[in-house]
Amino acid sequence: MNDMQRSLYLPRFLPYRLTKLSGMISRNLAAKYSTMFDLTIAEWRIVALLGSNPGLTAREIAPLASLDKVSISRAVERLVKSGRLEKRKLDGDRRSAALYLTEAGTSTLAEIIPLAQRYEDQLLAEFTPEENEQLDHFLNRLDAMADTLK
Amino acid sequence: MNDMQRSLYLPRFLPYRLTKLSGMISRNLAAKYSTMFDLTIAEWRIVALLGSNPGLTAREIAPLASLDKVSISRAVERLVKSGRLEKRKLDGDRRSAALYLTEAGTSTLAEIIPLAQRYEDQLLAEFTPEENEQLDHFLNRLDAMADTLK
DNA sequence: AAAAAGTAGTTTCATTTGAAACTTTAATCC
DNA sequence: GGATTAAAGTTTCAAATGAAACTACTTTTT
Repeated sequence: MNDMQRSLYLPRFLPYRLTKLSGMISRNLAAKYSTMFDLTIAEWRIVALLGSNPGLTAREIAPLASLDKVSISRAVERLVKSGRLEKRKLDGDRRSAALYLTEAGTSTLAEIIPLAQRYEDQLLAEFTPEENEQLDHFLNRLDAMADTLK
Repeated sequence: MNDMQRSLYLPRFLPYRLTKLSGMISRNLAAKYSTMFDLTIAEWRIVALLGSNPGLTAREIAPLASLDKVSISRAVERLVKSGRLEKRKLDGDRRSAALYLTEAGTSTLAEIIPLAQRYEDQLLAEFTPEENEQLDHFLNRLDAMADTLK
């Protein structure tokens, strides 16, 4: 007889678990970034990226930060207003601007990195180096697979 | 000399990776549920829960589905309107209602479960049973740790 | 047993989000 | 080289979200 599955146990359903986990983590971090630095997650990602890749344009940031261009436009606007980012229109293409952290932006980043790092370390505190590597590997594979599945 | 970290590599930052991964997966599933059944993720979760736990109230659903009461209220309203859910006010407490799938709701669930299961199977297609178990274990630990961290 | 405090679920309202339209500039076509 | 198509970012608008206020009830207190 055909053993059709008649129910699905939500707490073990991978998409649910991942959404719940990433939601908890994001809320934690968003609260930290917001209260301590008045930064959104999108802004934090952009600042982090520009820290190691100064001069990126909005278009280049999009895939690296997994943000759409509307979010980037708004985050950049806020970062410029708060004095942490500078737009330089010297790309050879006057539609886009190269983005750079200001002094203030650089110092914000320098303050956040240890906090972000510490949070990640706490999450992984009970993982051995081997487990950590295993997790890393699993996430890469899931990412690639999710990317494949339409 | 104090070796402060001056940059953070976003693609390897666990919170970013989890958000990205769960975002991809949720968008995939949301698109499926929405086009095939006109269901949101919240509605799907509620239907899935009621499939195995008929008679839950909104309050009881909240922690099980990781949904807030506003989302539940709205999802339940839509599910009742679409004829998939029934509210029975016989709790002894006239503020709350026990929720039950209708015939239509049950049959929707029966249609979705194989799709959801198949999607999960595809995500994990290249994981051996041992790896699958390892992943499961990792997610549980991360979940517990994230719960701990404020 | 009336008043006060608490709970379940809904509604309101202000904010966030993202798709689509738009503006400006650049590249390609004839 | 003028016309067409495309690209980078911005703005607009409508829908999704969620905190706070609200309604209807229930429990606790005195």
